[in-house]
Amino acid sequence: MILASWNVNSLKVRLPHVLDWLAAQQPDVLCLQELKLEDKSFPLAEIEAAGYRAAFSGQKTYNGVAILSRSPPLDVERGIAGFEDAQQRVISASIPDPSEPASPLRIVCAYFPNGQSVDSDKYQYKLRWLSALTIWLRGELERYPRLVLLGDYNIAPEDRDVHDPAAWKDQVLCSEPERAAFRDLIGLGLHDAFRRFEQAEKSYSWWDYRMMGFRRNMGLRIDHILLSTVLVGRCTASSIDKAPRKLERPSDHAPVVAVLDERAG
DNA sequence: ATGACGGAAGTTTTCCGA
Repeated sequence: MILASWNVNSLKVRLPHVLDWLAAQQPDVLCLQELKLEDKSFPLAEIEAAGYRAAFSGQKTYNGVAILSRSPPLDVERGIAGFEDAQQRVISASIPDPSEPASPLRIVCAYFPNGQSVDSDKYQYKLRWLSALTIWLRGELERYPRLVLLGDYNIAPEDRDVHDPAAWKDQVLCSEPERAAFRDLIGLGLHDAFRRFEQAEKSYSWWDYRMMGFRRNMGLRIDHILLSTVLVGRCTASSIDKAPRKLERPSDHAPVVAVLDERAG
């Protein structure tokens, strides 16, 4: 099974990229963030014509998340239970797992707050949001042990995930409280798929549009796929696909991918 | 020190992202 996540920075603009990528990569699940459109504008017909079903939670201008999958997303839930939030940042759904017909995968697609800067109100909201997410996920992992958390975390977990750690030290996306929150997620029994495998140095999933950030590889690894303990042993590969970042009018993020062996284990 | 680039709203300039 191929599971993937991609912050598309406007699904309206990036729909051709998404359709091309689905056709080329044939993922079983693709989580999208930053749709930047209302549900009434979601391009459901085009996505279904490509052979995918979708669950989505959007809003005007900002945020918005979706789960695309070959089989219909089941038991769809929106948001973080117990955390009131007008911003559409989380959607969850169950997807059949060929290895365990009685026990589907629980897919959680999340667009973590950016935080803007460590001295802003948005940063405080980010920390509150992270705390609520972690508390909620502890319960979700009990309900759904076969859980995958995919999305734009807006956190670079370690210095090796940052092109210039000195410049980013203590800045938003890299600050110690954010990294501690990421470690708290790991502490729930989640595992970073990408770091299960040997990777090239300076592997990133986002590059600034400005100053030729991509060509100079001035990036951050902030998009992640975390697998619960019962799933991680089946993960056979994880990668970042930089190809869509090279197209005309790209998103500033690249898709991240994890492959799960379909045998039980 | 600031802005760069890109998207959206919506009218010309602002907010936001990371």
